[in-house]
This record gives sequence, C-alpha cells and structure tokens, in this order.
Amino acid sequence: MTTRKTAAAAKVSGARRRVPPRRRDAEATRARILAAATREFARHGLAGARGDRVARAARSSERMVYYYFGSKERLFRAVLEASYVSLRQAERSVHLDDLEPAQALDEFCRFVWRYYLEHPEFIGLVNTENLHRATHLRRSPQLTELVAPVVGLLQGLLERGQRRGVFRRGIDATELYIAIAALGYFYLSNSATLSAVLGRELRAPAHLDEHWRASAEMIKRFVAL
Amino acid sequence: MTTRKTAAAAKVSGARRRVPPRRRDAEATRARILAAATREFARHGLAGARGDRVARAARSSERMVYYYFGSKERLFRAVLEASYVSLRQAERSVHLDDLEPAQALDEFCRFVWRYYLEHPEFIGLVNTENLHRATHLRRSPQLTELVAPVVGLLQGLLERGQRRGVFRRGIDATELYIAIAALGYFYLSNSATLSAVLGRELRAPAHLDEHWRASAEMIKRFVAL
Amino acid sequence: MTTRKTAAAAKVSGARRRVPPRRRDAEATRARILAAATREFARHGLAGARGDRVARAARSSERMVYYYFGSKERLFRAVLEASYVSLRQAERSVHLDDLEPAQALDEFCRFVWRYYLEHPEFIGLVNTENLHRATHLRRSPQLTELVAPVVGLLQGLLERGQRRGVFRRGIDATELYIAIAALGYFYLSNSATLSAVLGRELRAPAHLDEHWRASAEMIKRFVAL
Amino acid sequence: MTTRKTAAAAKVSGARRRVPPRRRDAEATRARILAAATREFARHGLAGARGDRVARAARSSERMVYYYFGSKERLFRAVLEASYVSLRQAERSVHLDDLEPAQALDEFCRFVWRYYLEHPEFIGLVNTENLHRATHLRRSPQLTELVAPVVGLLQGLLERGQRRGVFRRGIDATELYIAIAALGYFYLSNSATLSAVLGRELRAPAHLDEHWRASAEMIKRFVAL
DNA sequence: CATGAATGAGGTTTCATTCAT
DNA sequence: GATGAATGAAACCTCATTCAT
Repeated sequence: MTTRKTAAAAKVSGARRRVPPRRRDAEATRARILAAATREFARHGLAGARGDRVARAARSSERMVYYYFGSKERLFRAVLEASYVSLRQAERSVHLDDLEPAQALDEFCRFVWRYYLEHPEFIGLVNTENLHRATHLRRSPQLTELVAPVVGLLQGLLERGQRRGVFRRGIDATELYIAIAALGYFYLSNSATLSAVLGRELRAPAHLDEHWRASAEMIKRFVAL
Repeated sequence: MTTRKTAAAAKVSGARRRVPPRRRDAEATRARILAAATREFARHGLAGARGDRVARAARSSERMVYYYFGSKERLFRAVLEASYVSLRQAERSVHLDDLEPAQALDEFCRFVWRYYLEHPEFIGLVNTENLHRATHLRRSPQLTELVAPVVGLLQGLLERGQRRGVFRRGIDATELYIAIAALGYFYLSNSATLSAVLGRELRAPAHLDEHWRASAEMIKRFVAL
Repeated sequence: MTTRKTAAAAKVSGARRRVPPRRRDAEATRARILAAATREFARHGLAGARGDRVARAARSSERMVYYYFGSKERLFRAVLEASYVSLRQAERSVHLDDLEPAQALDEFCRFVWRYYLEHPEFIGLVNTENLHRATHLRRSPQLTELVAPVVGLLQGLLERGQRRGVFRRGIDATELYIAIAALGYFYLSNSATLSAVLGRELRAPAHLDEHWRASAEMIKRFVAL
Repeated sequence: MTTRKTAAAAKVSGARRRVPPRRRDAEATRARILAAATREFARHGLAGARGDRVARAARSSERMVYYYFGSKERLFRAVLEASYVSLRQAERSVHLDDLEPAQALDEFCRFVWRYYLEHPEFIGLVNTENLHRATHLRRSPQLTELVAPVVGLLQGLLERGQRRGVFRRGIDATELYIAIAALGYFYLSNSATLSAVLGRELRAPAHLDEHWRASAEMIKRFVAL
C-alpha cells in the first residue's frame, strides 16, 4: 500500500539539479494539487481521501500538500471554495434577459442540468460537505462569495413572466431553484443506487435525455398559469 | 473490562435482576450493534465511521462487532441491507387502491416525504453508498429483496388515473418515482449546504412545510391533463 | 549488503561505542531494522515474529519498519533476500582452484559447515521459508541473484578430480552439494530435538567436532574411486 | 440426544463406573482434533496455526479443542508426542536381525527415507519444535517414551558387521544415525527452497529416486572397510 | 523554497481463551 | 458433557502530520 518504500531509492537518482524556484512552478504545483484534491475528495469523501493519492495524482509529494495547504481540512476547504467559485462563475455566464421568460427558464434548467452532468466532482464535494453539515462552508471567510446570486436571477425572471402573463403568481423563487436543482442533482448523485434498485441504467444516454425532458416539462408546468 | 456498567447501577438500586443488556442475548446484542452502526455510518460515512464509537453506542465491545459482522465493510453492508428492507416494509404498508387517483398520488408523495424526513439515517447511508458507486448494494445476495416494487404501484396508479381521465398519458412511472424522490431527498440531504448558500434555514418547520406543498403541487401538475 | 555477519562485523569494527542512532540516516536506520528483523524472523518464524520486538531491537519504531518495508511479509522477503545474497557473497570468496581436488572438496565442506555454524539465523530463515513452501523466494524479483552458482563450482571440481583419477565418475554435482549441505544443516537445525531424543548434547564442542570429521569422511569416501 | 439417557440409566443402575455416553464419540472427536491439529501445526508452525482451522478440519468446534486439550501449547505437545510415539512404533516394526549386515543397513536407510517421505507432517512438526528449541519435547512427561531406541539397534548392527568383517571399526552409531536421517530429512524438509535455488524440481519422482540411491551409496561407503 | 526522514496516535482486525448456561 | 456467547490483549498497519536540513 505504501509508496514510501521508494523513499530511499530516490536518493540514488541524486543528480536532480537544484530546481530553480520559478514562481510559475509554485503556482502550477499548487494548482495541480488543488485539482487532484478536488477529484480525490469528490471520489472518496473527506475521511476517505488519501494524502498520498493526492500527491501522486498531482505529480508532487505529500509534503508539498502540507506546504501549500497546511492540513487536510484546509485543503478540503480550499477545494470546496474553489468549486463553488467555479459554479458562480459559470452562473454569471448565463444570460437570460434577452429571451422570452418561458424560454429563459428552460435555458436555465438546461444550464443547471448540464453543469451537474459535466461536473460530477461538484456533486461529490457537496454531498461530502452535507455529511459534515456544511461546517467548512460556514467557516469559510469567502462565504459571501459562495452564496448563490442565482435566486435573484430567477426571481427577476419570474416577475418578468408574471408581468407578461405567462407564469402564474405565488411561486417562491428559492423553491423554484431548489426544485430545478433537485431534479438534476438527485438523478445524477443517486444514479448508482437507483440503477441497482430500479433495474434501469440511469446513466445510459437515452435515459439521461428522457430525464432531462421530464424535468424540463415538470418545471414548465409548475410555473404555468 | 466490561463495558456494561449496569452492574454498578444494579448494585446501587439494589435491584435483584438487571434489565437492559441481557448478558447472553445474541439477537439483542446484534440488533444493538446494527442500530448503532446505522447511525454511525449515516453520520460519518464508511471511511469516517469508527468502530469504537459503534461499540460504545451499542453498549457492547469492538470485539463483538467483529464477532457478529466480521469486518467494517460487512457491517456496512448489513446496515445498508437492513435499511432498504425497512424502506420496502414501509412501502408495503402504503395502500393506495381505495383512493381516488389524484388523492392516491398525493398520499404517495406524502409517504415518501415523511419517510425521508423521519429517516435521516437512510439518506446518509444512501449517499455513502452512492459515493461507493453502489458496490455494496450490487454485491448483496439480498439485492432482489431490496429492489423497489414501488414503481409497479405507481404504474398501476397512473393507468388507473389515465383510464379515469384525470392523468395525462405518456408519463413514465420510473421517472415519476424519481421526481417524487428527488424533490424530497435533495431538499433534506442538501439542507445544510443549501441553507448556507441560499441564506434560508431550510430545516425550519415553515420552510419544510412550504417545500412539501410546492413539491406536491409540482407532481400534481406534472400528471395533470 | 552488510547484513551478513552482523554480530561479528559489529564487534570487529571496534566497540562502535554507544552509537546514538543518528537521527537522520536513512541507510543506517534501514540497515538496523533489517538486521533486527533477520534475528527476529530466524528466532520466531514469520508468524511468530513481532513487529514491536523488531522495532525495539533496531532502536527504531514500529512505524519506521513500515516506512521502509511496507509490510511484515515484505520485510521478511527483504530479510530472506539479503540472507541469500550474503551467502552467495561468502561462496564467491571460496577459491578452490589452487588446491588439489581432494583437498579442495574438503575445504568446500569446511566452508559450508562453518557457514551454517556461524550463521544460525540463516538456518532459521530457510526453515521458515520452507514452511511457506518458498513462496517468498519464488516471488522475489531478485531470484536469479539468489540462485546457487556453487553447483557449477562443484561440477568443475568433480571433473578436475575425475581427470586426475582421484574421484570416481558418475557423481551428480547437485546431489553432492545437497549431501554436503544436508550433513551440516540438519545437524545444526535439528540439534535441539536430536539432543533431547538421542540423549547427547550435540552442541558440545567435542560433538560438533566429531560430526564435522564424520561428515568430511563421508563425503571423501563418497567421491573416492 | 439419546445418548444422555444411557448416562442417566447407568447412574441409576448403580453406576459402577462413570461411563460417558458413548466413549467412542468422545474418543473419536478427540482423535479427529488431534489429527487436524497435526496437519495444522505441521503446515503453519506453532505461531501460525489457527484454532478455528483445526476445529473446522476436525468437524468440531473451537470450544471442543479447548475442552479436550486446554490450550494451544498443550495441544501442540500432544501432537508432538503422538508423532514421536508413531515414529517409535514404526521403528519397532523394523526387523534387521535376519538380514546380512550390509543389507540390513540398507534396509534401515530405506525405512528412514520412506518414513520421512510418507510423513511430511512429522518433518513440519520437528522443524517447529526445533524453532522452539525443543522446549515442548523436554517438558514432556513422556519424554523417555519418545527417546530413540534406534541407535541401539544400529549399534548392534555395526558390531555384527564389524565381527563379520564387512564394516570398518571406529564408527559412532549416533553419528551414523544422524547421517542417515540428515540425508533424507534435509532433502525433503528443504525441497522447496532448494528447488527454487538449484533450479531442479527435487520432488520429481526421478530426482527423489536418484537421491535415495546416492544416499544409500553414501552410507554404504561410509561403513565399508 | 523544497524535501527526505521521521512519528504519535489511533485505526481495523485477529488471537487465544473464558464465561455461563 | 457440551456449546454459543463473549472478551482482553495485542497484533498489524495507516493516517495525518512534523522535524530538520
């Protein structure tokens, strides 16, 4: 199990000329570690994540992980923060103002679904953070940056649709957001157990597509008059 | 060293017979361990679960855990199986045949929501099992017992509603089941991170209730003509 | 590899006065662990060996044993390999070409006997490895290095003697080697039980000497015309 | 169990002796355990032997092992004693007096070789006991029964041969016995490591036979004039 | 800045054995 | 007499982390 066996062997290859401390390298190393840790935490959770796997995947050393991030938990927090920041960035790129309300909502649903589909590590990390009752998220000094401004977007969209008479009134934007997220997130997060228990391969393209259509239909009907 | 300090308690109270952990009751010991392990795995995941905590919570010893379950992983599998069996048992108690289709569907949604609400450990276990890509579930010899027969129930319900002209056609029962599950499960499973990020205390009774109503409405509209 | 003659070598190199285990000398630490493990496995076998005893004897920690060797079994393999390598090295120091065939053979027998006598740990390790049906030896990537080239030496010796008309023909070099080894190895390996059962203290110098003489005589007569 | 009735009946009927139900069963169980333990200790050594494997192989329970033998060490002693007793019994069946001295010696060698060949467990047990420096053998109250009377046999044979002028004088019977044993025992005990290291499959019938012939020849030449 | 060496603490698991009926 | 339940102690091994250059 231990890779450390090679510890002594490394000495042999001693030439390894004095690495010039190029700051680029430092940034790059840090980034590689963060990326590797993201995958590791997403795949194995916080307790199941292994420092040596992170180090190996980052083509660095365990020592460097501590050098840059201090502790496992701080590394996890960094990973989590970076993941939420990425999500917020992606959300910022969604522009719904130019579209018809109904179409804009459909677009938004599509964006959420796509994001989850293309970022399985996000789902893994968020599940892990929920296992820990969001302690890392709440302790994060960056918390405000991680807060979803997207509900405001939806709120605006709802109002626009209501004014135009295409959406009904009395819909809570937060609830709408949760519903959109739930339909996509749950399907993908739980695809393994659901596939086993429902006897249907949920990850098969056809079923992914079917689910997307059903979800979009559900949201559309939810806001309809 | 006996973990059972009840001996002392008995002395103090002068009681003739000691009651709770009957020293030689295999079934009871096993059950206590399983119950304790269920909570431990649900709270901390597979990797994060600790054998000594399970032992203490079960008023038994770590040794006994291995006596009855052999390994941490086998214990987890036993816990998972028992949890799914419990769910199936609960599902069997739901009788929808005597109700109007619309009301029956509402009843079913309520059952699912209640089950998740009252069995947070089930959500924790299922999330953990998904982290492990359902390996334990798939390896379980009892797998067939764990399979959801509930989709069949929904299928019947849908057909009944369609015949009566209260449900629209073209709805996939599996998709309907997933949607119902998703709306409840995601809300509760992710309440910690969502609360932090949306700035709303999702576990507050008022919001729980609001979510239930919104979910029921969504399902109702989904099947409506 | 310096494991060979550890005890002797340490003595010779002059009272190594209170070596404060140099805190950061990887090679030295590794070597101390290997030496300690050699004694431990030789004395107690693989299953009977204890990690903490190895650590203590090596003035190191159990943790370090795993740091350098990964597992008990890998440690055993390292020990076994080092022991065979030491034997091969010693064999390489035997030069028989300058001697008369009969005398050379006698010299070789003496070497073998002496080696077993002075390396009781080798006998212990080899017995343990035989208990395990040579699984570690066969799995060793170094296996070829461990293979005895000594049979070739004997083969040459036999041919030389035959040409000179002092050894008879039809003697298999491998069988000759086994016989020489058997007479020494068995006596020393089994001295404890044999002493108990034959009522003779086989380890007494007089008897050791007597056995050496009888063995040499037997080999001499075996190859004689 | 109906056997219990017999016990009760016996008591009632005046109970001459404490007759355990059917002595056969108790005896048989004990014997099965002893046989299973013999294999287990021979295969895995004392430290490596596992109580549950013994129990399973004996189609009994671990509890019964303790019931009959008290402890692992006592079980080992019982196994060792029984094995030596068996050897002595076998030795008693060898009759050499009617044969020519040279032929008798050959016969004896054959017996020893055969015994080792057909009783691999004996070799395993004796090696284990040597690892433990014969502590169990020496502590055995039966020790005298285990002592080899076979040296006396050889001594007589040597004298007979010497009187007839077919064996040389000055041969120590104990040394002769050890040599005979060594040649067979070592070959079989070390066949695994030797095969790996010599590159010859020592257990192949042809090589077994070759070894037997070489050994017999060696002994014959050793005693020859 | 970077890294090989080191480690305390604690994790899971196994072992031989005893308890209590 | 026989057996299922139970267990203390310690085994092997891993983990996250720090030391010392």
